Amino acid sequence: MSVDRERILAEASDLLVTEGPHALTMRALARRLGVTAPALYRHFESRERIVVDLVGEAFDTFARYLYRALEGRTPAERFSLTGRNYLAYALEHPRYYELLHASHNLIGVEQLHPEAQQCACAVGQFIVDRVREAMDAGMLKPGDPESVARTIWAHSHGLITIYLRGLLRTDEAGFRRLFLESTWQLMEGIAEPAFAEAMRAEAAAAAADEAGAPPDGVGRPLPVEVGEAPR
Amino acid sequence: MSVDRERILAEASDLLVTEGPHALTMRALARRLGVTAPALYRHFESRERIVVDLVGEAFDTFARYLYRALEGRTPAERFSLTGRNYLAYALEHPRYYELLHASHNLIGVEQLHPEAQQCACAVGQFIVDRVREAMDAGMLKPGDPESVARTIWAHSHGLITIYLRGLLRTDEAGFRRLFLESTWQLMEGIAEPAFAEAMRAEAAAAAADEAGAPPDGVGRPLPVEVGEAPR
DNA sequence: GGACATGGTTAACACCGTAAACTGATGCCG
DNA sequence: CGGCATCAGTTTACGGTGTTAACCATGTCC
Repeated sequence: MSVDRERILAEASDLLVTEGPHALTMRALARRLGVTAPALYRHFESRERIVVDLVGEAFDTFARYLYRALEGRTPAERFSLTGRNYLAYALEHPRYYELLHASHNLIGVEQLHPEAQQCACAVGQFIVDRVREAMDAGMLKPGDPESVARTIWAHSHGLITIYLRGLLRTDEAGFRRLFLESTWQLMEGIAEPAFAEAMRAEAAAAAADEAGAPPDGVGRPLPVEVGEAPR
Repeated sequence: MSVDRERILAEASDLLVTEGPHALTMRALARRLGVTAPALYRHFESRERIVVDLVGEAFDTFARYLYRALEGRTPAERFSLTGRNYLAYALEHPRYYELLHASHNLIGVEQLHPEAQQCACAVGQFIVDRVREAMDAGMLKPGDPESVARTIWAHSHGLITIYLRGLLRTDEAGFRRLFLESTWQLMEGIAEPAFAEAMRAEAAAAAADEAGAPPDGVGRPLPVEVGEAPR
């Protein structure tokens, strides 16, 4: 019954998701592992370090969600899948999504940790790449890919955080519709008219058979790889 | 040297802004007031209550920022001022802006407090009203005002939080430019072409004389009305 | 066998929010 | 005026937090 980093992180992850951030205390964590609190300091220098590593895992999973978009065969498909998978991650792992963006508040740390910051940059780069690709394919209006990617990212992120804060009085299904609708409004401005029209149709179709099978290519939920995942 | 609610909130506000949320402890707060911690419970039932009231003040100031937009003489002006003042608040009171959206994390409370939630709704309604007005004036494309307002709100909010997290490698001046540019991209989709063109010109002008006087009508920074403000 | 690293223990420190009991002043009422 | 409640502060204390120090058992290598 060794208590390695892996198992600690797994239990911490579970604690975080099931009981919330404030329940993630060293003593509670140790109790779950059948050990006393100071033992944890053999594996992690501090509680903050645990949270930071958790954030790292959350970012990795996030990245895996996005990377699945590369299974799309056309730039348009990959672009669209990126958006879908972004939303999928946020809705399937809301606590982690919040953790990604609130970590410094939760820990009392001023800045996002450098490695998390770097990971965020990688995610940002991925979106930029999909935007550039879509521009080159004539699907988005020409422009600065970084700037357009930022706009898209900000819009999606903003909408999601507002929803997760409970400020949108709607359930998840309603939010998915709303998200699509809002994204379409944005696309109207940055996409070429032909594609914007296609998106509008797609959105309408999705709204129609919302109770049907999930849109293909989105894939099944991925677990947060932190111990209890396939070993 | 009475220690009324007003003074407590004022000192708590200062502590929050200067030292960060984690520094806002009952003992530290009491020390600043030349008093011991339990004395604070004569005026506030709990620390959480203090934070909630602080959030309330932050929301009030936020609302005052937005309401200044009503000084605009045309719907277009009021619409534009709303966006500017939103940004002004976020940049002049970043800690409060974060507090507005992170309060439940900071306190370990699951949901935003009802009154704060209601205040958030009022702010939302204000934006919806400006959007409706702009639509009626033929400045925005016709559509559902609530939906369009949400899109605008999400975009602004997302961009700002990303910036405040330090994920955009730029300073404040750079961010202001970037914010305008991004907003313009969004407007391209939801505004009527004539107005989008006007905004583009405005953005270009603003970028040109960025070191000049602030655009008229935005007004001077407002203090957070919490004690040290004019009594 | 002895040195040494490893991973756990217990005890303790300083801090946290908060409750209970007590103290001193202040004002009101018979 | 005496008595008494009320208010605003105190001291003390409890159970919680992250973290450290000192100690102890185990296994591994020279």
